[in-house]
Amino acid sequence: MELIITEKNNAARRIADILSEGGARADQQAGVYVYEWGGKRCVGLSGHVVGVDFPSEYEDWRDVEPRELVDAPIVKTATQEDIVNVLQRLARDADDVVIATDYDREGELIGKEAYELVRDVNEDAPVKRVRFSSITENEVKTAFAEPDELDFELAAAGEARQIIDLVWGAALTRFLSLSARQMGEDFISVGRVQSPTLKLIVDKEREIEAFDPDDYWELFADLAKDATEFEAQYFYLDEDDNEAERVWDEDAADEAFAVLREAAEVVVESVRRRTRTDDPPAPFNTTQYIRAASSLGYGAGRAMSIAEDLYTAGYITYPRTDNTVYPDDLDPAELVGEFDGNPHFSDAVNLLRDLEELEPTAGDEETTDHPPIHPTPDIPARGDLSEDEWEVYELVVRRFFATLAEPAEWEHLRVVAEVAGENLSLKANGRRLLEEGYHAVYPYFGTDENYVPDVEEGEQLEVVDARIEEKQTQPPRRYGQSRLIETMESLGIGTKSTRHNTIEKLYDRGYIEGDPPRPTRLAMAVVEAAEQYADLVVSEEMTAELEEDMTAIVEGETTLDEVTEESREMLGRVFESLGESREEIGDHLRESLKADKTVGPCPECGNDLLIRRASRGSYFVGCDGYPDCEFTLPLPDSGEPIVLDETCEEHDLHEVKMLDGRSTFVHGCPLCAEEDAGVELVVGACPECGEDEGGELAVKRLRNGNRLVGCTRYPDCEYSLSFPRNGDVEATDEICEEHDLPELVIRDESGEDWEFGCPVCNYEEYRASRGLTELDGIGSKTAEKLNAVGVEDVGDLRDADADELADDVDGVSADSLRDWQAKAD
DNA sequence: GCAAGGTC
Repeated sequence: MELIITEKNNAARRIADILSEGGARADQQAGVYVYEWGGKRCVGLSGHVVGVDFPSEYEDWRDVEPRELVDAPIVKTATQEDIVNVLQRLARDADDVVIATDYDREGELIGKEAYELVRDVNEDAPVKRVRFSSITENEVKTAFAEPDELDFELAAAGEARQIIDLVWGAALTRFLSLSARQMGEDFISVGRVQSPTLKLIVDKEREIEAFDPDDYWELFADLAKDATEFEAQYFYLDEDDNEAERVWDEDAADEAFAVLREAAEVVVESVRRRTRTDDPPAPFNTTQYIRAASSLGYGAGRAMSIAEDLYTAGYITYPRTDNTVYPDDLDPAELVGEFDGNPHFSDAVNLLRDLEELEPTAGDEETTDHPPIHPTPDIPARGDLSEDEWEVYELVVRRFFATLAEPAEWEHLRVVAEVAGENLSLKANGRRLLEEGYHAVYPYFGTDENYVPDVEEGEQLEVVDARIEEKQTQPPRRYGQSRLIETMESLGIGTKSTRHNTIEKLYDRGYIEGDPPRPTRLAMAVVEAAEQYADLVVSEEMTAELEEDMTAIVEGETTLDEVTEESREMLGRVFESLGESREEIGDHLRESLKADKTVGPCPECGNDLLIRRASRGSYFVGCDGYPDCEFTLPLPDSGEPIVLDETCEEHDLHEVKMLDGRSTFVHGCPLCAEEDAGVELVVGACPECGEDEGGELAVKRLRNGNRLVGCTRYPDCEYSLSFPRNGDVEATDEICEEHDLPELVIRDESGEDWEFGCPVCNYEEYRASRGLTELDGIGSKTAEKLNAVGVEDVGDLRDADADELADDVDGVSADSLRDWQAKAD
């Protein structure tokens, strides 16, 4: 029995199909597909099925000094146990084994991992390696006809990367997290790829912060030939004889404008016509695909997830590839022919069919991993895909068509004119599309024309209008996600499969916010700490040096052990300098974490107002002086708040923005938002200040759309109750005896009435009925124990005697019960 | 609770 091992199930199925001429039978073992035919079995892994880690005695962050990780042993453990088990069961019966993982470095390592799992249970069976760049009949059959050997050096290079990434990443991550006492889900991470990526963003922010704008002026004129007008711009030659449009001196600008405004006519000095060829784009690799999808409005993660779905459904080729050159096996004419008669692409197919030959473009990057992304002959119907999927599918199809289409041709027309007798020149640049070329099948690039009429040298043109515009130089632009991914690729950091995940990781860690991403104070502090003590880990040099070492391993010039040992020594030296500064680094990180959450001074007590998280997951603004100061302000129910740089002049508080996907909006100064509340209905006297100050209780609509019942004397009186967001409110004649307030009715959109009752009673009932697990600090296990002794909701907990209850419930102290009771109040 | 790299 021969066992064939591939990197993923999809590849296993297709290879089995090719080698068996369609005769393979699929069978599932423990959820793992195995394909079997004529004495052969084929199984797909799921990428790496084993991973490197530290032995379990290094697990506890508090027990182990981070520097101990530098020289800690490394173990390999199964991360996909089902697959490992099935693989080893099959390997026992195998007479020979063929490794058919992807044709790149990581594929070689995955292949070697499979080899070791096989050897654990079968010492004798010969193990071969086959390599192919695309799963086509021709390539696969050729590869299997002449199998090769595993490249252990290449796999060792990959292992060196794994070990160095783990040791540096884990040791430094633990060090920073412990120094700032940020444990649990809020740990502070660093790594060879994420940290240089973060530094790109931080460096750009530093440039923006340091940017000092300059004023300049630009002059424009509308010129007319006969009845047609076009715009021309003033220019001059600077001291280096370069053409310049920006005038940096106001007097000089005014002087030029005075001349231009008085001029009735200009004389054409020169006319230059040029045609320019606009070549069709190269085939899609992952990065260029992400870039194109981003111009359609898809973020990098979303673009990859859609591509993954289209790939899994069989409509496009593998979406993770570096390659921009189609393989020889691809017959473009045949693939175009598959789209013949398809109503969505008939324009493009007809156009391509008229060409004499279909010679595809090729990009600079030619690799062995996978073909560039292109459609397969399996074409979906419009109804098979969602809106988004279809938009992306069409992009991939049209990109494929574009790589086969003709170049476009533009005519550029440049006209220079002068004001007679004055040293003042104007220029106009026109462009006109002569040949549409590939744009006809690929409408994603702009083809805007700029019309400038035919004029001749010496011709006089009327000056219809003259304008001067005052402008300022702009700070550099932030990286958008796709430009960040392109930059990472050009610096060699991350891989085609991971770059978009790395960006998501930076969001998850609280390092960046918004789109385009902006760094938080925490991110600034992490990068600063790393720059000072572990410069290598925030530099793209770490990857560059690692790549050199890996190449040396492949060439046999050095070994895995030498490379990892040297790297450990280097990290050891980093820890020597870190040791003394632990407190200082921790303080700086903690200050920055707090700065990210600080809204401004509390109007009650002057302490900082902070963004805080309520026990139910929503956010609010609360005072750092709590519990001495209980001042709070509400925030909208949904989304993640971020503190903006802009402050409110009246209250000196930062504005807050709520990030909630497409419904992201600026909430503004939280105190203004509260004061701007519109009164929908006055209910009665405020229970808190009504008697003394005459405050009234009202249903108020806040600027963020939420509603509450609060005192009209706010902010002098802060009495407030939560209230449903939707529905018209009316007061009834029924009066609550306890609170002397009318019972309310809420009418929702469907016209249904909801007898809400007295707002105070309703709120108290609601508070009491909340589940125990909704209180911060009560887990489901503890809640179960409390339920068992009759404490079922927050109200029960509030009314209980903490000491008695502590005696009744195992493992819960009276102190923590009192904490929870305070929260319940 | 750690990295980066596969894959889903």
